[in-house]
Amino acid sequence: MRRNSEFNPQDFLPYLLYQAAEALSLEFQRHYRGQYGMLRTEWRVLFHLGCYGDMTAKEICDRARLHKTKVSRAVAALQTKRILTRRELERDRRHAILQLTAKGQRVFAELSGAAHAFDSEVRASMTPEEAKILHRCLIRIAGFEIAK
Amino acid sequence: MRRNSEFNPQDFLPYLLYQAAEALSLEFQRHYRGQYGMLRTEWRVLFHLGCYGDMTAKEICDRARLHKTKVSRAVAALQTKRILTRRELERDRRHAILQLTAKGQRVFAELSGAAHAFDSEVRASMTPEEAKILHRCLIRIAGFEIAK
DNA sequence: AACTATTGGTTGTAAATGTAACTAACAAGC
DNA sequence: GCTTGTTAGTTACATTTACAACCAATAGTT
Repeated sequence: MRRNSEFNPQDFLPYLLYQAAEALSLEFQRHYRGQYGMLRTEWRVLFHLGCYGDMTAKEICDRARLHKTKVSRAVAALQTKRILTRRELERDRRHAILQLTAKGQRVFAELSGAAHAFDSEVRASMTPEEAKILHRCLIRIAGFEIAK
Repeated sequence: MRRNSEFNPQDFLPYLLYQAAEALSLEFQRHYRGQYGMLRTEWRVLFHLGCYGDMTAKEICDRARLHKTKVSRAVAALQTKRILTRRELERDRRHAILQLTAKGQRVFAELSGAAHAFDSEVRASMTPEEAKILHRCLIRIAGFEIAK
């Protein structure tokens, strides 16, 4: 069979996006995985709690676009790591507010610092104009424009 | 704990990229998953064989940046689906050239058409200038510039 | 109050993935 | 020829994820 030269995987946006996302994720991973033995989902939960403040698991699901089972297990793991605690609400005992412990806050400070540095480094490979357009396009593709 | 307002998950490139990639992947999935019961890795292998022509599993690993075990399993699955066949080389029996069957070529034609349409649709949400810059940035982030 | 529906969250199980160990074929040095 | 090394690919097993079923608490209806 011969090559179909008109179409290139690198021109297919889902594929290209995946490769780019994968490259960055793999690189940043070492910060939370290497240093703290955390999984990506755990880092995300920590990230959201740190950025937005205390909230319930449901809110994390919605904001981070994670399935509730993933969040449930990540929260359990972070709990045993003493990174967060859960406080049940009196008025509705189905909910529990998740909050970072002092340790959790330290870890978040550390990791969000690393994230910031990492982000700057990636952005350094493009002009401010490019960075702005890239951001705009990704926000649109991710479907974030309405939410935020 | 209070909100750390200086840093937003949506401004963290690995996260934003992941969400954008996920959004597109999930949407395009229905074409290969719904229609042909294929997994993403299988679609990728088919995609590469269709675009670049017959090659060995090793070449697919390198081009598609997939681990050899993933490719091995995808090839086995595509074989039982009668989408490709393997032809062992006389001169080195470790290698086997993978080639699409007639059915495989039909499926590829169908899916690459859908991919093309999908891609155009996504690009329609941006100006040609934006699309060009997005593409350039992603290629750079994915580390493709040297390879290609 | 009793009956159903909905919501927040957990648990069980199958499917998929990652990693390491393994096999088979070839290559190189002696 | 025999050992050692390398390469292509598979298999086995542990970890992670996806999906469905489940449970407990609340809300809504009668």
